[in-house]
Amino acid sequence: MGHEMAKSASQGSQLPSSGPRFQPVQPVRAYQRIVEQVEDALARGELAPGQRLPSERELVAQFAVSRSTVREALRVLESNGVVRSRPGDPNGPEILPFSQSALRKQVARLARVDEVTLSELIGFRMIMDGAAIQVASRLRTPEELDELEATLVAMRDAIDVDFDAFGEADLAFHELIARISRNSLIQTCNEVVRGVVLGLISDKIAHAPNSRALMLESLHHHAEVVDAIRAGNGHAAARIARQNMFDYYAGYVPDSEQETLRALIED
Amino acid sequence: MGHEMAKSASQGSQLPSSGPRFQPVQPVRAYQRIVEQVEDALARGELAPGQRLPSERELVAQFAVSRSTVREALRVLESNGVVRSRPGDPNGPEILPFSQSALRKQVARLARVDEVTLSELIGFRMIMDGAAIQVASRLRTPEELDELEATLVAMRDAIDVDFDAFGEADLAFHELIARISRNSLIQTCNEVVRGVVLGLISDKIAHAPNSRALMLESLHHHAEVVDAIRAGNGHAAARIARQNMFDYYAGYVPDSEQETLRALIED
DNA sequence: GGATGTGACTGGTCAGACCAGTGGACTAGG
DNA sequence: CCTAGTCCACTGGTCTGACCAGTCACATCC
Repeated sequence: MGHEMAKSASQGSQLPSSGPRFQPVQPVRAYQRIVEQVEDALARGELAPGQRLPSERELVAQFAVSRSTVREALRVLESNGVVRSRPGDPNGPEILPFSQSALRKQVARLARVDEVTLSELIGFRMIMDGAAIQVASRLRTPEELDELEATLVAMRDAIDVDFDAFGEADLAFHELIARISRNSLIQTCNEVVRGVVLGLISDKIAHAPNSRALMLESLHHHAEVVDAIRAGNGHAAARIARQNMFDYYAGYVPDSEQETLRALIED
Repeated sequence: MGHEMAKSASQGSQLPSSGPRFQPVQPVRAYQRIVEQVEDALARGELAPGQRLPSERELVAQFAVSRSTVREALRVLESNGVVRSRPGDPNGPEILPFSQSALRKQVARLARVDEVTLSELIGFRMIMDGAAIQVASRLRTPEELDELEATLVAMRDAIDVDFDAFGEADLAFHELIARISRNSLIQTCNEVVRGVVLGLISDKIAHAPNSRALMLESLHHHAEVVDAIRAGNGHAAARIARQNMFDYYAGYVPDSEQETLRALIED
C-alpha cells in the first residue's frame, strides 16, 4: 500500500510545479506515541498534576508494548518535567505541576553552546527588566507601591546578613515588579535568565571584594527606581533599573562587549 | 550506614537553629550520569555539532552499562534536542546544532497547562517587540534601514500570494528587528512566543474573513514603524508596533482581557 | 566507470530476569 | 478500641540476550 502511494505521488500530475507540499516522512517511534498520548491527556485535562500514572507494568499492558519502550517514554516525560517516578512507589509515576526548571535547562544549554553570550543575557535582562518596570509603573496600585517599599527595607536588612540574603531580597524585588506588570511570562523569563546568569558567574561572584559597597549602591539604585515609580515616571524608573543592572554585572563581561551594553542604558 | 547518618544528623549539634543547610538527597540514576557526561563533554567543547557519538553497543562498552540504560540516556538527549539517532546509520547518533524547538516545546507546555494565557503571551510580545524596536531604532545602521525597507516590499508582494506568505514576510521583519537590536535572545524569545501563539490560534486564523484588509492594515502599520525608526523616534516606533500587535491579535482573546492588553499600547 | 548486489552493522523493539527499596495491609501488643 | 511493629506484594532500576528492518560501504559484475 505504501509503495502504491509513493508511486502515484512521484508519477502524479503536477509535482514539478507547485503541487501539494509533502512533508519529509520521518519514522515515528513507539515511545514517542506514548509520550504524545500522555501529553495529550494532560492537555485535555484528563490528567492533572498530583495524579498518578499506572505502574510501568500496567502501562505495558495498556499500550501493548514492551517495558523498555514504556520506560523510554517515561524517561522523556521525566526529563521534560512532566512526571517523576520513584522506585518502590506503589502508586506509580506522579504527574508534576509545571516548573520552570526544564525551561531554565534549555536556556542554560543555549548559553553553554555559546549561542548566547553572557553580555547578551545581561543585555536581555536590561531590556526585559526595564520594560517590566515601565509597565509596572503604570499599572501599580497604591498597595503594590507599599509592597515595593517593603522589599526595599528587606534589602537593607539583608545587607547586614550576607551576600546570599541580599541576592534573595533582590530576587523578591524583581519578582514583585514582574507580578505588578501583570504578566507571568515576564516573571518566568526574568527568573530563568537571572538563574542562568547567576549560574555562569557564581564562581566569580563568590569572592567579590567590596561586596558591601556594591550592595549599598544597588540598594540606592532600587530606591531611586521606586521613587520614580511612585512619581509615575516610567521612563526614568526603567533607565535607572538598566543603569543598575549594568553597574552590577558589567564587570563580568569582556571590555569589548561593555560598550554594547552601555548603549542599552539610555532611553 | 544510612541509619547512622540520619541519626547523627537529627541528633546533631545545632540543627534546630541554622546549621549547614542539607540538600534532600535524591538517587542518581545510571542513565542520568550518562546524560551528564555527554552534556559536559559538549559544554567543554570536546563534542561539537555535526560530530557523531559511538554506536549504542559501543557506548554500552564505554559506560559499562546495559543497552537499556544507554538507550534511556539517548532518548533523553534526543528529546532535549541534543542528538538524533537514525536506524541503520553506521556513523552513530549525530550531535545536533542548537535548535529552539525544545525551548518552544517547553513554552508551549507552559501555555497548555494554562499557566499562561493567550493574552499574556500576546502582551509579552507587545512588550518584547516594542522594546526590541526601541533598541533597534537607536542601533540601526543605514544599511539595516535599507533592509527594513526591503522587507516592507516583500510584505506588500506577499499580500497578493496568500496568508501564509504574508505571515512569513512578517516573520522576516521581526527577525530583522531582533537582529538589529544585537541580541539573539530577543530573537529567540520572539520566535518562540510567536510560534506558540500561532499554534494556539492556527485553527481560527485559517478562515479569517477579511484577511486582505487585515494584511493591508498590518503592512501600513509596519511602514509607519519603519518611518519612525528612520526618524530616530524609538518611542513612536515601539508604540505603533504595540498598536499593530494589538489590532492583529486582540480579536482572539476574551473581551475581559482585552483591556489589560490595550493598557500596554501607550508608552 | 557505473550500475548492482551483498553483508556487516545500525537502531527499534521485545521478552524475561534479578535486585533493592517502598508502603499498605495485617498482626501482635497496649 | 487503638497503636506499633512486621511482612510481603509490588514498584522502579538495571541487566541479558534476542530478533527485525533498515542503511551504507564495499566488492562485484557488466
